[in-house]
Amino acid sequence: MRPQVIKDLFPEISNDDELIKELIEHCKVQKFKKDDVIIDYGDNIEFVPLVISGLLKIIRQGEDGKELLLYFLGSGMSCAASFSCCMTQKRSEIMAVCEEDTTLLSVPLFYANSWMGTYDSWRNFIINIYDSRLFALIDTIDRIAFAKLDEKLLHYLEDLSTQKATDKLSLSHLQIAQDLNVSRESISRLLKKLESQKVLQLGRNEITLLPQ
DNA sequence: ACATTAAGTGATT
DNA sequence: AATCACTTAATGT
Repeated sequence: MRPQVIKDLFPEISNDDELIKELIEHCKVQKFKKDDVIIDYGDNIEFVPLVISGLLKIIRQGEDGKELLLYFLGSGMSCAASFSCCMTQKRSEIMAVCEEDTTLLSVPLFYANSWMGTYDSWRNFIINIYDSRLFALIDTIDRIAFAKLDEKLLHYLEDLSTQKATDKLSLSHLQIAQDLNVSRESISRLLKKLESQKVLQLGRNEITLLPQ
């Protein structure tokens, strides 16, 4: 891992050469494939993942097996929930799944913790991560509580498209339905409607967002 | 060719 | 909007 890669992705700590040296020295680069489960429900977290490239999906799962999308984690981001787990020694309340092939920089719990005291830049970085994730969470709560399904669906697709940086999304209607916690049929019907409105184009396992 | 999975649809609640 | 039942279409083996 080259220092410059870290500097580019995490501007908050880019001036702290000392910290970056430590990051490279003590942290592991890990590569994952699409659909790999990085953190499972109930796991003990022993590292904090910094996303170098790719995309993670953070999901909350209910007892009945239903899942709910909390937010996406793109490159330059990190999972606030994993910090919580580290700090409080609790088991994971969430699940992290690779939405595409993903590279992580894994910060061992010990260092993530002790750097909070030794590096201002690290502490600020963590606080920023918390802030951004909390904001993302409030945003999704708003949508779950107040938005109509068609708005949720559109936002979901647009969000995913921005995060992945493509207009061509490879996913099934079932996937979307599970992320949004609704039935597959309603998604299919809504997508059909959006297609006729020329908002998008449907294919098998593929949705293409059309420029408006 | 057959099985499996994805998607479309109408009816019912 | 959910569930069900069923059809059609695409894909995998």
